[in-house]
Amino acid sequence: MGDGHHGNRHGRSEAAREAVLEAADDLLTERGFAGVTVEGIAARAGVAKQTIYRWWPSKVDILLEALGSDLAQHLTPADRGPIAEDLRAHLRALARFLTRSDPGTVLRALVGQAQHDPELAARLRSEQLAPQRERETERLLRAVEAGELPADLDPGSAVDQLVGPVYYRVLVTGEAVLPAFTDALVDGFLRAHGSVEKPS
Amino acid sequence: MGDGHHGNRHGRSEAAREAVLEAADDLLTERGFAGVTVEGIAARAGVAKQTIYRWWPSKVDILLEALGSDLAQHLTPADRGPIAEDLRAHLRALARFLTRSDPGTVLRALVGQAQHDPELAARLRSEQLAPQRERETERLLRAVEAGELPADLDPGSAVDQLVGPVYYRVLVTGEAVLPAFTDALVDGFLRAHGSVEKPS
Amino acid sequence: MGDGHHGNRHGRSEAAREAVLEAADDLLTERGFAGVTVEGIAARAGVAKQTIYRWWPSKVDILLEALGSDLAQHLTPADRGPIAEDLRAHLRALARFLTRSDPGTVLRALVGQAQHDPELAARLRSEQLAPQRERETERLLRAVEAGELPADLDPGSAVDQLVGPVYYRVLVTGEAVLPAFTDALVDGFLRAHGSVEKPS
Amino acid sequence: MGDGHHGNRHGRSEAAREAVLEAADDLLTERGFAGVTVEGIAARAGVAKQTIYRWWPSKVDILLEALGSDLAQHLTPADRGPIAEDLRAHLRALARFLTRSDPGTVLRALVGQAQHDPELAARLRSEQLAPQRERETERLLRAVEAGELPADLDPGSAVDQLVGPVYYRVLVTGEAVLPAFTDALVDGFLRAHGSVEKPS
DNA sequence: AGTTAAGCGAGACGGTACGTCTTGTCTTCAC
DNA sequence: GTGAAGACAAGACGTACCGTCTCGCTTAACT
Repeated sequence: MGDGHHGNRHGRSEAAREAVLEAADDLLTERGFAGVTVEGIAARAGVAKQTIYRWWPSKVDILLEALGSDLAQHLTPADRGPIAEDLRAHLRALARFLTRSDPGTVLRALVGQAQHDPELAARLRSEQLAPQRERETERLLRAVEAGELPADLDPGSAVDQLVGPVYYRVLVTGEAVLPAFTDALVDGFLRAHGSVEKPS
Repeated sequence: MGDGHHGNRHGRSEAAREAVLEAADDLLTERGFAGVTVEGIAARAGVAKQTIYRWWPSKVDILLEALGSDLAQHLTPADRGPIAEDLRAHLRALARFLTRSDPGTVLRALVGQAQHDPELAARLRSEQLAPQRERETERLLRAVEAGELPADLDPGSAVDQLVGPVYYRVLVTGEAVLPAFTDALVDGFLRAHGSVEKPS
Repeated sequence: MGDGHHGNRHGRSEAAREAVLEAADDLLTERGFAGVTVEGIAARAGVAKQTIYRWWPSKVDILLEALGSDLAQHLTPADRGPIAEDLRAHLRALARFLTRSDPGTVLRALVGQAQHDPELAARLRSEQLAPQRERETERLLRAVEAGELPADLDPGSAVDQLVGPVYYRVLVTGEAVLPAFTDALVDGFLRAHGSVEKPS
Repeated sequence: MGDGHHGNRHGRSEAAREAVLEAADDLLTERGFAGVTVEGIAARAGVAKQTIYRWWPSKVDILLEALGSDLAQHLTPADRGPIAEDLRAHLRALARFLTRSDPGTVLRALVGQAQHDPELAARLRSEQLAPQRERETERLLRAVEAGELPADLDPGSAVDQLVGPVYYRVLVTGEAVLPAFTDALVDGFLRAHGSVEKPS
């Protein structure tokens, strides 16, 4: 905070808000989810606990807000070339995002916590995962319109077949998700759905 | 406990062990992961906290032990008919296990917690998930031997393509996992790998 | 607590402080020293354990504070008549205080615990016993000034000779301390120091 | 224990008994009363807890037994010279015993604990303090018979007047108990009771 | 000589209290 | 009227001892 004001009648402090979000993010990457406590965030952000409780119902809401629009920024599928290439690029980006980026760490932690917390699960899905899924089905629908994929394709199932194995490896098996793996996923998907494109 | 002994040279009390595992399981399904406390387990199991700490390093270890061999019991893929039918049955069983069974609830909670706890992740994978994966790759390899699947199949990737979307729906999107979905997964998989069997 | 505030910038809650002291006192008289536990005090006072640990290093500090100024209130020697009468009254009051009053019970418990705890012993002496001794020597010095006692009297030893046997009976032998006994103590003391007053 | 037997039908092991008493004594002098735990005694004595509980109801019983006949050995008043000299020697010995000897430490701890434990108080008095008092009154009675003290002397009160101030200093004020103090006690006592001996 | 039974070391057991930690609420004061 | 400070009630944490118990070994006394 530093030179920031200490309370005023202008409404909430943007400086405090950002300090909290950053502190939460830092604590998560440095000490893991258990190290993210409201007390710790307040201390690191130089903010009173009450300020946190005033604006966020719980610490997961802070992380949700910290996640922000990172998914849209990092994971909007390209629409630049043939569907095969765009999908390969998207799955590679997804794998990289989930395993190596800071917001990916936040997302993994939230998905993990969502297994214990149905309310968080609902918010996470409606605010972050559903829009992301929308971006992905949209790209597939455009490929259908372009005649690259069959007209009777179920885009929901299709997305699951593509991203599901990536999430599975990240969340469950912990195995590395290499380009060879994601590329093979795309190839298998296209082969199964009789793509006119030849897989590499 | 009742007639059970209260400590002796034989080592640990089997009655206490079972009471703890059952109490942990009950608390998880009744109150969720946050409701599983060592204090609560001890109280419900009629066991001293020290007895719990003597044998389990943490509460997740209790859940891990409570999971026991449930995966092997519920999720060993059948080898009774053509690979298509066995896979369809297996994915249906997996979906049912994850979404509706008590041990499935435990597994989901542990996978969730594993996102915050690398040590638990490692144990969960080596003790439960790797053997399960082994059972699944084995079934695929037998299909390869039987000529039902191509000889150059990568069984690891194949398993990911099959079960990955199921876990994804359960853990991430929360969408229902109906037989139609899992059957379609199997069909797509077989189509992609040029199975000689005709999908239904 | 009831309508009391729950923490604020003024510092500690006076209501909590008093509830703790009273609970400790009650527990001591009802269940004895072993029945005085931080847990029990907290429960009875309707106070969080942390609040107790914030302000008192240990349970004996609570009792020490509960003792407060009871000694000064109950055991300040009168200066109303001849030294013989004042001393007789004082020793009778001391015996009554030690054996039959609530703060006397607290003092006995603390003196007992002080045998196991040098730090408590030091605090008990400096905060309670030394001032009490001061009050007693002062009365003797006034008697010296009044010519009732010899000028070369060692007031420290004199106090020990008077109150020592009373404490001894209370703490060690457990024998009753009747007025006849304390009166005889005063008589012996005055006779030994050649008082001009005639003992009764 | 070493070469000691491990149970037989001769009855209890003397080696175990002595090891327990010594361990208790050591722990008391080394770590204070709070450091005397049944667990700790068992560990240091190389003895099973059950062996302790078989023979002693509680840890204070161990200390009581450890005290043994130390009082009789150290604190039997001499009967060698004039009462004045014997009393002076006795009070000096008492002061030394209480403040500087190991059994004195045990006695102080027990008297302290007796303030919290009426049952211990009763046993301590009947087994140790009453006999000791008996030894002291006896010496006074012999002085009465020898004409050194008046025939109407109340020996109980007299003992209290002599030893009370010593215990008081040791247990309550913690002040040093020097020979000058105890000698003055004897002198005052003899002067008050019209001794034919001239005080020094 | 084999059996019996008591005392033993060992240590797990159900408990209680410890002192610490974090949560989410509340109150006050500075700005 | 926000925000920093921080006390509060609540309650779980993991530890230390308590006193009880069961066990298998050792050993003398009694078949």
